[in-house]
Amino acid sequence: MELNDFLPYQLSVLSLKISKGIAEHYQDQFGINISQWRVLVILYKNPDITAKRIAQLSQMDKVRISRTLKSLVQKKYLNETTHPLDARAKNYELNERGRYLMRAVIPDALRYEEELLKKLSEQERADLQHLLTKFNKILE
Amino acid sequence: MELNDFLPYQLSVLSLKISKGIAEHYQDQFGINISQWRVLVILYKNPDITAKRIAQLSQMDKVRISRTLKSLVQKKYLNETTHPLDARAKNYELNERGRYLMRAVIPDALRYEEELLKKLSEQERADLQHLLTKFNKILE
DNA sequence: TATTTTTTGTTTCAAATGAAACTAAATGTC
DNA sequence: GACATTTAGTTTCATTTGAAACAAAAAATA
Repeated sequence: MELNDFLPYQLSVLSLKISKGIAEHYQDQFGINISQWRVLVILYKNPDITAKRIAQLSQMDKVRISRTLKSLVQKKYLNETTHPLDARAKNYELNERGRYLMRAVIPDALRYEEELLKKLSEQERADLQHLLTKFNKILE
Repeated sequence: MELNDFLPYQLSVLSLKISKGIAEHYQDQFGINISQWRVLVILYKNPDITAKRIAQLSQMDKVRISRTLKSLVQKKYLNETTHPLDARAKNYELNERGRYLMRAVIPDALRYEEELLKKLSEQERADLQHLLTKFNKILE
């Protein structure tokens, strides 16, 4: 058995390589880590949502989300308001500073992705998307 | 921008899902974690090698390898001998207990992989392998 | 040969992680 | 309404992680 051929291993190495590249880049350019980046994107698309909803959308651990939100509030990228119908929960949304950050980060992220994808043919890109969708189905 | 469509994100989620499944399984069935499993496979294919060589083959961090080897020696799966030509290094190899473990684990790993792959068509499997190879080339 | 530089591997330390316990509020049940 | 259960989010704690500093040996250079 070759470890190098073992699918889970290959995927792990690939994903780590790509994530590491992004992580360093975002840390350097914008001072945000992967967790913060993920939560920011979700808030960009979903204004005024709770930590619970972010957990559903991101599949991240709730402890991690709690801490990430706290850090983003401290960095003054988010407004935090108590949920009108549930006193346990808080609503979060990007403030002007947060939106400003995202207007800088998103094109950068898309460029990074494009940089990766442009090295694939049209056919390969289609295959990749098909496989990712299929795996998501397979793994529930 | 949809986070869900973002390639690095998709890959990360997929890889974590698959790795988590394996990790739990190996921990339960054999009491070994992912790091230990990777090092064991490498030693299975490459008897009598040093930590440095394992680092090259696995792409894992050297601190992690150092600790993993220590734990595997403690669990009595490996023989550790001082390198004949380099007093800084040690050679590692599976001992009988280690080989016995691997004879149990490897079929199990292959079954897990097969379980995943059999849900793909012949074409999809080929596409997957092609893409993984291609990505490896792209990312050096 | 002596001295500097590089290499191999380990240890230290601080940060990240997540399971489990917890608080507080909402919901369900009687 | 009173009590039990569930839910949202936080804190605690023990573990994992890897960067940086380190020790010891090998290799390079003088």
